Amino acid sequence: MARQSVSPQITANILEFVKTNQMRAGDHLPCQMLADTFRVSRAPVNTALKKLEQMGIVRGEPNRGYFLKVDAANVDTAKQEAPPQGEDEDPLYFRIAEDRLAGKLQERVSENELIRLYDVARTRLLKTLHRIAEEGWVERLPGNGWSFRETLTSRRSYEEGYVFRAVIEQQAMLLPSFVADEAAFEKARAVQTALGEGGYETWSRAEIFKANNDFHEMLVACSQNEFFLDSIKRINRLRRLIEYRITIDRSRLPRQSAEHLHILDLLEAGRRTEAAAFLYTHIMGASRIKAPQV
Amino acid sequence: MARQSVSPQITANILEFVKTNQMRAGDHLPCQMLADTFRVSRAPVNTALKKLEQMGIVRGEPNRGYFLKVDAANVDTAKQEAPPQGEDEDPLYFRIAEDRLAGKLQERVSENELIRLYDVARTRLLKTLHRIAEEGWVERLPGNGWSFRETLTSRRSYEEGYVFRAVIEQQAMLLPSFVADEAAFEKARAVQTALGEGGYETWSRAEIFKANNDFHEMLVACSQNEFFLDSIKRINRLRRLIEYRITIDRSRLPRQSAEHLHILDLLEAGRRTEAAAFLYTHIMGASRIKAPQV
DNA sequence: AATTACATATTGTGATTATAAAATGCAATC
DNA sequence: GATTGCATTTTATAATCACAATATGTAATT
Repeated sequence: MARQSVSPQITANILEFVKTNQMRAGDHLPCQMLADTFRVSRAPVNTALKKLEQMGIVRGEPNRGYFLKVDAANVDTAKQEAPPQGEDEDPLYFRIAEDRLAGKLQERVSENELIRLYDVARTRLLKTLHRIAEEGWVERLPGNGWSFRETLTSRRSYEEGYVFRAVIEQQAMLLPSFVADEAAFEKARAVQTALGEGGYETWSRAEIFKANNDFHEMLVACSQNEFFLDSIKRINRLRRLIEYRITIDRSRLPRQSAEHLHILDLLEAGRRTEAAAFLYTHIMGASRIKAPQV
Repeated sequence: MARQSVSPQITANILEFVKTNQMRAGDHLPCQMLADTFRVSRAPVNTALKKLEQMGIVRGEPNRGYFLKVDAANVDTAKQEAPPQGEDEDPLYFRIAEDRLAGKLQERVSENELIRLYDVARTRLLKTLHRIAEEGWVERLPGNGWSFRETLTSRRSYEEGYVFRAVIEQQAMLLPSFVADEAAFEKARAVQTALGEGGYETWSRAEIFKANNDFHEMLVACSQNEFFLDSIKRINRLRRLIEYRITIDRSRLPRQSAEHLHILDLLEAGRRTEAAAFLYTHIMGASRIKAPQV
């Protein structure tokens, strides 16, 4: 009966924000600034901050707002006080994904069927279905019902995806409009170094996946062409679905992050063509290694 | 109060189907076949056929079904009996597009606002908004409301689109998986020849636009990679919005179709690399000519 | 054997209402 | 002058229901 709230999402956003900005204990968290950052009003931000106060991560002072209670670096452990928050936002999305990949959902399904199966309101179901449609693995039929596409679930489609990424990312780097973003490079360097120097053993699967995606999307963003960036973001959202089901071969990660750092080296040395060629090989290499496990 | 029906859409589909298959007077139109083609049940197909019977395009015989009454080539004139059918399917979509491009809609809008403005049911509004979201020029905000993006409406974004198309189409043609589809080439040849030999003066703007898009999408389809094809289809859907507002320079069309035919020539002669290079120039050339008019 | 015609079952839309969530204006506080 | 705290307005979701559109099973026809 209650409307789904965005504030849990905002809570997670704040934690991520605090971490990526490496904030320290005592730092102020202005409400309006957070609201603008996450494109919502102050209301849900306040709800989120109250929750974080209960979690012991921030401290609220009357008429002065909220302040960080611990350094961003230590937030991770503090977060574990609220464990069932789990991996992700929309449980329905993952239930549908699971059931589809497990073959429990036929290719064609009707909305009423899904409403009965998952016992959710139609509005919620449609919201999730539309999200999935935007990701491209389901589509509304002209009459009644929806139809799942085999995107990324078939071995062939999976490999096509790698070819697409390799081509797009390489070409993005070769565009005349490509400009290296020094600040972003610096951050990426820090993340990839941390990953290569031990993070590959301790980070969660989601964190590893995110670090990898962030790196590649950062590179494409340098092309200054939103169509290239959008297409990479779209396929990455899709990839998440499949990659989550694959057991990570963590022993491969140090090499991966080393290659990422190598790309940055080449770019900073002005050897863009080489960097682009190496990037292509880097992506296609990952395809060859992972594909058999699908 | 009445639910929106797909049968008008099916009516148009049948007309298009009959034309592209160059059917002749007296040919049978099996109901189930049409239903499968358009991915609906027999019910809306029957509704559409009844409408076409009233329009005098098909003839129904008891227990035998429906038969074409005129050759496909002459259908166009017959169709004019039902004139207000107009250009397109979803009026709401075009009203929103118009108002947005005319600056009548702010960047951020709420659903209720739009419901009041256009006086439609929420369900219908959301359907259209989600369609637009899939095309990429609006997105749902985390809290309330929707936000328009400047995709393709800004001059810069418009040019980025051309770069994206040129790169994707060229690279698609260079993929190892690329296989020329002889049958499709033949059809494309017929269309482009007709366009170049006079069609450029008489065809409607929508027909010209469709012929052009079909050609390029056909080429990308030969790459056998659905990600390349999807990304081109997506950007083309977007392009339609803008190109409709530009006055076509019909004098340029003969050259355009000549270039299309040249690409087919090169491919059939096995000179793929040349064809890909020419394709790239072909697309970027169109950008240079059209862009100033935006 | 394929196709139609018709009867029946199922689906999704539009309309309405109650309510939780989000947006916003403004005085109080730092 | 920026930010908070709170009161008020506005928004979107969930839950229902009636009904037209769509889907489908089956006997009749070719």
